[in-house]
Amino acid sequence: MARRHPHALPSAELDDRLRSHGLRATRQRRAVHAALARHHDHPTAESLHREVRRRMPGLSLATVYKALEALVRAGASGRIVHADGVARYDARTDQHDHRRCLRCGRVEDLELPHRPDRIADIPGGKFSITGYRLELLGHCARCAAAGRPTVTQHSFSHRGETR
Amino acid sequence: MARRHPHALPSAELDDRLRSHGLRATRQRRAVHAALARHHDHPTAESLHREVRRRMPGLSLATVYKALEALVRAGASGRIVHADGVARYDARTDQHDHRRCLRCGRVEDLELPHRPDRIADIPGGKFSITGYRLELLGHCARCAAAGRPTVTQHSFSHRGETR
DNA sequence: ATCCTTGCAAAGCATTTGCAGTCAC
DNA sequence: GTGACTGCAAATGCTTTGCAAGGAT
Repeated sequence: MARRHPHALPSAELDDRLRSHGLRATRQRRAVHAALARHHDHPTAESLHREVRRRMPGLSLATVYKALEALVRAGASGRIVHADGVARYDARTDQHDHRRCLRCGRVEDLELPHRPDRIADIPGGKFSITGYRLELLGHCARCAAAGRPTVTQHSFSHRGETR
Repeated sequence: MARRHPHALPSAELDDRLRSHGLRATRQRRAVHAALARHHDHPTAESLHREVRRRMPGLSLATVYKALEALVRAGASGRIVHADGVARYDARTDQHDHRRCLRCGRVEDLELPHRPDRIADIPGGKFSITGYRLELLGHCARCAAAGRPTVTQHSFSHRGETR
């Protein structure tokens, strides 16, 4: 959670993006988006709440949820849901993939060269393909070293996802 | 939900599979697995409960959840979680992909030729890749025809997933 | 006989909602 | 000024859990 994410929507554009979707640019939404843009992993609503509340003490968890919903609707954030049933958010607005460790459950962004042409080649039948989602599964270096057991091996999910 | 799924674990092997995982082969678990194997889509615990209860009236929803957990642990079923936050199950045990309609949210199995070699080529860095999950997004014929609005466009998820 | 599993009801927990006050426009 | 947003608390809904009775090995 260091420097701003290079693929996040620039703060300067956030307000317009919200307004163009009929949503208002509030202090809370800007703060949540800014916090999100500092993460390269995928924080939960609660961890964002903890983080943003340090500088904005009155901020309620419900407002964070509402802010995230607004950001997602405005296309300023994506949403994925992990194996534990908790929604996680992502300030990236470009198409990208993920890699998930089957031991610790951590999901990280992945820089892969995209090949929409390959996707277009896939026989869709009567289904018109507009995009795809790819997630690599495996073990991260930390877990492999620790000999940690595989926990989520038999489980996947997509709850309220946005990409 | 017609004939048995060709990729589901054969009923004859279910008991052994459960036992080899330290789990017991019960009437309820067999019934839940049999119902699951009749589906090519991804039923929820509740819909399986409704279905199985017709022939087994005393069956409780809690037991269906526990049975599904046992099946997943034994590797006799997979679990995915949709955009609505509800877990769905799948009797397929082989690697396969999915296609999700961004309008109605329906997720269907997809028969794609798999290329583990391609996956192996992906630079994993310190991350050892053991598998992947691919989901195509788009619009199904029914929704395209109905002009139904895109609902889940901005959302993805993986809650308690098993594949 | 042991101890896992069932069924019921109660609890858990992430997320949503209702509403009065406040703020963005 | 108007309507959307915030914050609080209560509600919602899926899923899990505790426990006594029943069933698998």
